[in-house]
Amino acid sequence: MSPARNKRITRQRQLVYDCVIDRKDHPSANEVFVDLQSSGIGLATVYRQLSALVDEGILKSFEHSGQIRYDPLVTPHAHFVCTVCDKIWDVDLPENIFLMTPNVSDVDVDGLELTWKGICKACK
Amino acid sequence: MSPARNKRITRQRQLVYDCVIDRKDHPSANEVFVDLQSSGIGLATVYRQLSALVDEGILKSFEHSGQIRYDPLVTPHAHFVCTVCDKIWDVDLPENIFLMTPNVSDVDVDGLELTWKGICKACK
DNA sequence: TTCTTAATGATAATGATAATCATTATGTTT
DNA sequence: AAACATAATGATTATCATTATCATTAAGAA
Repeated sequence: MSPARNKRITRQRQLVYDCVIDRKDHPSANEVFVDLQSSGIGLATVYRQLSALVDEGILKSFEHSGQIRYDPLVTPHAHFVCTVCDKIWDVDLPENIFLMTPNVSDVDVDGLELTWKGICKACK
Repeated sequence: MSPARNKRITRQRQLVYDCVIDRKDHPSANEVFVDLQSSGIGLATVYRQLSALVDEGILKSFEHSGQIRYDPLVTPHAHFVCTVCDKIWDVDLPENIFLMTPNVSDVDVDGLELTWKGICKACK
């Protein structure tokens, strides 16, 4: 939560951070904004703080259904998304997946994104 | 390439399909549109045909850098994206990855999306 | 050749995100 | 505690990708 040097801890930064932490469902910027309506925070500030928090490595982000979603879990993990209700779960990465480097010659691999798709318990 | 029943094979459908096949770089709708400028095709038609081809299982699509990219390779595979030049390569899925189902209880898994991130040969 | 209607192209509408800019407020320095 | 420098805010506009609308065109069947 503490920002980079020459950055300030504002009420809004705290609100945005707390909101993403409290929800466990990978909210979009607009969902955070709606949650914080009563605080009077501006939409632009929500967008700015979310991308600042990602730049600082405090949150992670990924694209889903045409929008950026924010994830407080920054350690390596995968996701499961239900193709019916569009909900997202955090799941473990397969054992030893980092040993299975892709077959492209002479590249430096420094991360991966893995998303399982299917139908969740509630939807079937 | 043959469309569903009650659908027609148009010149534009053929142009869009051929363009994605000929390019090997997972083009966006706008990149296809630019390629086909001289044919006089409309941007809306490019979007329509691309999503129709995906619906029919003739192309696959995925999101990258805020846009949808189209892939003529419909068999299961992964991608490697260079975080510097943003180019995308098709790569094999890790051996036996389909046996490594995610730890979510009572779900039906029917697909996955795996993207390796890193720096390509040319960029380093 | 005619006819039905799916597909097209031009354009407007939408939705997510980024940029602008005058104003506010944080953290530091007196 | 008052003053200061400037980072952050909020309102708004702009941008970009995509979708919707609708009059016109053209496949493919009759």
